[in-house]
Amino acid sequence: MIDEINIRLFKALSEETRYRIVKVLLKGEKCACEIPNLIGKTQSNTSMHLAKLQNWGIIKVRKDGKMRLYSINNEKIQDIFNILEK
Amino acid sequence: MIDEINIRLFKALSEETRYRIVKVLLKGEKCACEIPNLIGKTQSNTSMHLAKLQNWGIIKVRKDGKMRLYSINNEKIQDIFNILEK
DNA sequence: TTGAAATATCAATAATTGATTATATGATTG
DNA sequence: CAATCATATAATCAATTATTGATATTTCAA
Repeated sequence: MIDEINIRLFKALSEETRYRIVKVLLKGEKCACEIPNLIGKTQSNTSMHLAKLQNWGIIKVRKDGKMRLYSINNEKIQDIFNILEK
Repeated sequence: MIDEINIRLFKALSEETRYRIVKVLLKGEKCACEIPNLIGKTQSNTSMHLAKLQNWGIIKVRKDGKMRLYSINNEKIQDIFNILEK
C-alpha cells in the first residue's frame, strides 16, 4: 500500500538525527566521513541512521575507494521541504 | 526552531493511527464518534491520538452538543499529501 | 434527577526505537 | 602482507511510545 510507504517516509524524517542527515544531503552528495561532524553526532550513530534511510529508499550510496558517498534518492523530499519553508 | 516544528509534524504523521486520522480529516470535519470506525481502531486509542494531534497543532476541535468535531488545523498538510499522491 | 451516550483520561503493560561501546569488515597504501 | 583509514554491524541498555481496559467527565434527554 502507498500509505505504508508514506508512513515510512514520515518516520524517516521524524527523528532528529535522520532529519538532519536528510537536510544536509539536500544540499548535495556527501561523504559518510563528513556527515557526523556536519550534524553533531557520532560515527556509529550516524552510520546506523544512514543504513535505515537507505533501507527505506530515502537515500542512496555509491562507493569511491574507501569512501561512501550518500545522496537523496527520493524526489518528493525536496518538494516537502519547500512546502515547510514557506 | 523551525526544525523542531517540522520534526513534530513528521512524527505526527509517522504513526499509523494518526496518519489515518489525518487522512480522514483531510476529507473534512468529522465527529469523534465516527473516527474509530473509519480507521479501525478503538475509541480509547483514537482519543489519545486525537489529543496528541491537537496538542501538536495538527488538528483542532469544536464542540456541538455532546459531540466533538475535529478538523485539520495546518494548511501545509494538504500540500504534503498532494505531493505524496503524485 | 437518573440514565445513557460521547468522549477523555489514567495506570499498567508491551513494544519499538535510539544511543553507546566495542568489534568487524573492506579497501588502500606502504 | 601488515597497518591503517573509513565505515558498518552487533549487543546491550535506556528511553519513548503505543495499546489496552477501566473509569471519569460531560452533556443531553426522558
